[in-house]
Amino acid sequence: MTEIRQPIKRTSIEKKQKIINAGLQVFSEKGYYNTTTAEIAQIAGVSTGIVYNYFKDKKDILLQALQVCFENTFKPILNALNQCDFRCDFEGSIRKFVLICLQAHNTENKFAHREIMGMCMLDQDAGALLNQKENNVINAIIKALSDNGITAPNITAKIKILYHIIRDFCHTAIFENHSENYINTVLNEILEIAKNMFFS
Amino acid sequence: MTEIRQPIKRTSIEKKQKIINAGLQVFSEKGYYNTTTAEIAQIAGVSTGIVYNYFKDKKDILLQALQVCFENTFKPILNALNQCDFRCDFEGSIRKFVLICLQAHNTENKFAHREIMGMCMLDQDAGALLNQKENNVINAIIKALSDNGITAPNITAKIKILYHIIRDFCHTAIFENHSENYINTVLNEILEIAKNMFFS
Amino acid sequence: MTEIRQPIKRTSIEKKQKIINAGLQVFSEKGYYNTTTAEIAQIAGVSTGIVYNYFKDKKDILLQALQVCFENTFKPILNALNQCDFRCDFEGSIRKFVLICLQAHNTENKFAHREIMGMCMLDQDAGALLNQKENNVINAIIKALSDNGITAPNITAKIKILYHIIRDFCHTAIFENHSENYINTVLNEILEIAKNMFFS
Amino acid sequence: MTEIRQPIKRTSIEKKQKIINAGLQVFSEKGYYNTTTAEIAQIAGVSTGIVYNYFKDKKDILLQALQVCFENTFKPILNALNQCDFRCDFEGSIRKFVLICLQAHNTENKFAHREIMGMCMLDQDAGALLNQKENNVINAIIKALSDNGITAPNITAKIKILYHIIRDFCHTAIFENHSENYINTVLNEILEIAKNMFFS
DNA sequence: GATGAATGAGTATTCATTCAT
DNA sequence: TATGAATGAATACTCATTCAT
Repeated sequence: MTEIRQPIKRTSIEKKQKIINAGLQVFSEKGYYNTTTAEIAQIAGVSTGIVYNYFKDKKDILLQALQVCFENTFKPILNALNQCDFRCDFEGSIRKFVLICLQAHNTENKFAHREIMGMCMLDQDAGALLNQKENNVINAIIKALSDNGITAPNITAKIKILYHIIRDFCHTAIFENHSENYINTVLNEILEIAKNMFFS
Repeated sequence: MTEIRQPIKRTSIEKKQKIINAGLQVFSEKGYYNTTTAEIAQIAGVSTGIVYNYFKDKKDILLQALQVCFENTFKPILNALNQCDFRCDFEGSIRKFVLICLQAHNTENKFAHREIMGMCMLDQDAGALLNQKENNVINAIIKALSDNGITAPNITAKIKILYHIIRDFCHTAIFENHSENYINTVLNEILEIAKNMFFS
Repeated sequence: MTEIRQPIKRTSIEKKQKIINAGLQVFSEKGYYNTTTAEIAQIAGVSTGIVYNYFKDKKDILLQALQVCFENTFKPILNALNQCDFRCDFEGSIRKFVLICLQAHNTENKFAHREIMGMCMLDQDAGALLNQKENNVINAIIKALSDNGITAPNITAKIKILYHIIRDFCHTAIFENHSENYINTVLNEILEIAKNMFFS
Repeated sequence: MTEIRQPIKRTSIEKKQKIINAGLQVFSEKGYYNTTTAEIAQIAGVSTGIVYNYFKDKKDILLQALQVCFENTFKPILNALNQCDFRCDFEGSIRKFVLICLQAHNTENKFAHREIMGMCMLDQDAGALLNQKENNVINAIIKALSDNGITAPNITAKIKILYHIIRDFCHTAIFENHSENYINTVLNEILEIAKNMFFS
């Protein structure tokens, strides 16, 4: 019953980081269930034993990898909201925001989306993690609009729908291979929906 | 390497059906990865060996179970499309359609949604199965609208977005617990989007 | 969570027996803690997996092996008590009884005494098993004497002491290497103690 | 392969002592096989590495802990022998001796008897250690009697039997929970045996 | 077709011991 | 001396799949 250590030394922190990265990589390539802890350790360049100094068990690696992964994805999205001037240029701001979302998803290619989303559906803890992050974004969007004086009846419902549309758009754009032309078409449809939500 | 038989005798067909149903049940209760084939056989009331007469391997049970599951979910949805008179009462038809979708998802409670969706993300074959069924529905919607003389630019993009909105609506309504009031609010927002798509 | 089966078919019963015998053998040769389940299976000539059809876990093999072992040791001892005529020839009967105990311990050489006794000290379940068997013998001795009209004050205390003396005698005779001469000397001392207990 | 040091500095000696005490404590609480060296080090308040400066391996801790433990148990017993005047008051002396044995066993509660005895049966080295100490006591008893002019034929055999009786008495008194009344009964039976050995 | 006993490769996790600092 | 992070061999137990009956 070894207790889990929080690494303090620089080298230890790096080691833990390497394990997380290795996890991200292999889980995304082969899937969580097809990956052994020995494999992760090997790719991280550490011994199998040390993994259990920093992680409670295999799933703990997944959760911490997801944490990092979500951080990378959602941070630029949240940042983008602060720089959008929805009041002056609503359509342009939304367009810019969607494109940043798209980019954030593309950057995060280390961990295949399907695997992430799949594990978040299958595993309660992983799902809860994602849920919390998504709620943060939804709330941030509502606040950003409100700060810009933009409002509408049933705004929460509206934003949730909008968020899901954008998320599906990003996932589709990554999963399937679409022409830039088609991507733009979809983007324009989304903008139309957004405009109608607040200015119809 | 026993060859997989297609059962012909009535009792054999029933036996295969029982295995599929047992699979649906246990996968949904405990998840694919936490279920053993022996367990499925036991619940189906057959021997473990016989499973491999009808199914190539464990995943084959999953795929055939998904097949059945999708059949149950999508058939009423496809049927609904034929009975909608989008021309006379567009809004009413969409509303009716969404409600039928909602009902179809609720009926299919045998197999937990999260588990289905999760496996469809993690496993390519399962994913392909779902994709094909969803495309059928999307195409059917387009055709139904077109048969009713309703059209718009970029109709495929529009319908895909609409389909995703409705799907997310159904899943959210099942996963989370919302008041009937809120459900109605969201439903109205969806109808608004749909109307704007074709009549703005 | 496979359930433990009680083998019914002749071949299965033999298989379970072979595993127990293999356990007896290897535990006694190498000790419980230095033995792997794979080793037991190999010596039993079965696969590692089948072990867990018949035994809950590794310790379950030990306990069932001990059960068999105790059966072999204590049955002849209990039988002997029925054939002793303590009334007519007390000394001769006790002598005969002790020699049968000695023989029973020697026969049971399959499972080293030290290992048995050690595990019975370290493990509560194993200890309880031994305790129960030993109490059976102690009670049987008391009954045999009583049936022969032989009694004394504090008979339970007396018999427990006597039993321990005989047990230690058997163990010493097996553990250490003594001359037959010395063995006889000790035996005579024991007889003297026994006689004094009831006829002084 | 660090060489084992004999600590010279006071602090080092104390450190080694702390490890031994920690070993005694945890082995007795959880058993040798359920204890990790890291645990011992932690309880001793030292680093895991330092343990291997003073001890060859885990078993070496056990052996030195046993050494200490036996010292504590047998020293008062050996001392008692010097103060017994078997010549003047044989029965009283024996009684006193047995009571001191009982007390010595009770004092040594740091290290559970079952664990000690079990390990001495399972492990040859531990067993040899115990054996040597017990032989010392047996020889000391013989000498004490002889110094008091008390002798008998086959005295070695007699004393060994007596020693085992007393040992079993002490262990039983600790393992099982008996009334003081019963304890006294057994003690009297033992005294009777002892008297008969030398004065019948 | 049907059974369920048997197989054995596969894996997460532990822990005595070492070693860089 | 002292630390405690790192090592990696070792192992109980599982389970998809096969096969003798």
